[in-house]
Amino acid sequence: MPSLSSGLLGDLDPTSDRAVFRQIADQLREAIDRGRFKEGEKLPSEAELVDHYGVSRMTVRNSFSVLQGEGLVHAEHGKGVFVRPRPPVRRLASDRFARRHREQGKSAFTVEAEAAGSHPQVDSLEVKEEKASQDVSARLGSVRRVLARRRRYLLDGRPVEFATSYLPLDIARGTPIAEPNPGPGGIYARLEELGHRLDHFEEEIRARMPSPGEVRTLRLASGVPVIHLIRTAYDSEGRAVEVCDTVMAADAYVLSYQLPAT
Amino acid sequence: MPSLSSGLLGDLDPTSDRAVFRQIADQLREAIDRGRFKEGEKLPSEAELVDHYGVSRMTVRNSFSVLQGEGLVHAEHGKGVFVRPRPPVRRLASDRFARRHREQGKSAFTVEAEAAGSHPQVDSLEVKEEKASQDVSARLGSVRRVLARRRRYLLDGRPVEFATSYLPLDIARGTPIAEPNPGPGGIYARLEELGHRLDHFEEEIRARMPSPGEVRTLRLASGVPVIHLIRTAYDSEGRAVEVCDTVMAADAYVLSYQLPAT
DNA sequence: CACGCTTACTCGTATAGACGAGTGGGCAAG
DNA sequence: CTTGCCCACTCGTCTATACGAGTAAGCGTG
Repeated sequence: MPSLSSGLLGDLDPTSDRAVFRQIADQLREAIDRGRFKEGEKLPSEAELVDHYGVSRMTVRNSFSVLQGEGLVHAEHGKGVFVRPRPPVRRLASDRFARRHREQGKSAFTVEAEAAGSHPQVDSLEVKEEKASQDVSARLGSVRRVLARRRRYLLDGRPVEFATSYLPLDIARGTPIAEPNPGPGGIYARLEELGHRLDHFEEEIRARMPSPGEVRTLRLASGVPVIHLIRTAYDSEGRAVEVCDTVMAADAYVLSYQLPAT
Repeated sequence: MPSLSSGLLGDLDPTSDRAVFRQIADQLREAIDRGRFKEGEKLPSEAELVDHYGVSRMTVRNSFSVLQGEGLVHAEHGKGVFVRPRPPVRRLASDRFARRHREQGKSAFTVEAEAAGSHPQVDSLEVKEEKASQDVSARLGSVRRVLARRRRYLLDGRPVEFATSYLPLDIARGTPIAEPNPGPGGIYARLEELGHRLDHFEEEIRARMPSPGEVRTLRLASGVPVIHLIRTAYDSEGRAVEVCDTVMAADAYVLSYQLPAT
């Protein structure tokens, strides 16, 4: 095994007032940034770093936890600590709901993912009527109950997005929208067939750390935030006809918007 | 001092295979969610929790570090651990660069913040020519050097955003754009005066954990991600005339976009 | 009254040790 | 050769202890 003294990592500065575990984290971070440890590569084990720096194990673990919080590394029980690989990113363009993209039988997610050479998958579909949350009710214009469509999207087996659509019952009940599979073009195509010509969307974007439940459903590594997107669809009469609440693994997405300068 | 046995926190389940520090974190998280501990309020001290649960201090600290990673609490040396208050949020609407908002003498940031009753502030302004990064060069169409305008925005004394604008030298050099204060309406007004009629913007949005440098300049609490926004401005001839790279404290922003359904 | 010191309480850093549990390779038995 | 066990190595959890350093309030001194 190659010794750590081979130069990858330096020494501690005992005169520095920077905490030892921070100095170690700094050195590891720099080594990662410089590409000395590449994506997916294993870092030195805790024991090796204990030997190299002459500190206690908890100190080394403390360093790792700093880097984990930054989303730089992740630990695997029984294997080691690894540089977190940057997954393929899904680009969401602002024209992704344009009518011209609504022709095919497959969902936008599926089409786009296959074009990018990934294996898409949709699961945990749940469609049911329920009480509207205060926020959803406000966005939809004071409706009491709604149809909720929940689904999770996976890319190459990895969950990347969890979304729930809420629709007023007077629009959705008894229509294909209330079916698990709403048919080609998705619920937006069905809405237009039902006479609700879509006029525009409004999207609100936040970023935050995930709740424990979100960590579970999206199988998030520590140090990965989520993008929380809330889209409201309005028809040509100005009525809100759908609210879609989406939580995305932030490391899997880039959102892209085109804005007029007028 | 009120005893912790007053019911705020429960007991541990020794039969559970959930780690003790996770159980403690769960109980604290639930108490926070239920509002038993309010925003800004102090949680029980480490010593109190040690007594209450009968565990060692490191175990309690481990619980706190979980909650810190979730952005729920923050520790203050010598004082205690507090529920992290949700700061006032700045809303960025997609029409914020419309020409009609470009009339006044003050910057959009200043106008908007004062309207919201906050005290805005802009500092660390740096304007200089420099070598374009590979990414900026690609976005601007293979320029070698650029004018960089760096500034930091504060709201009520708290840094919330750090932005750098990059402009091709052939456009910006020797113009008011190269001055620390470009004048009323900002650099977009100057660009239009110089004959570059703005046509549209493209914005790319990512979310991630901050680098150590970003933690410093934005004075970020741990567990707060950043929103990374890269805007490219195009003139009516289709030329990219500015790239603006912005890093925002995610807990201080909601981005809002209006999309046509066409 | 005002100032400065002491003191108690807070979290921060670090050590040393123990046991548990997941992983994977090697080796021995069948 | 295959199967299954063992073992070495990995990280996960927890304890107990020690000292440092920031904070705030009280108390005594001038």
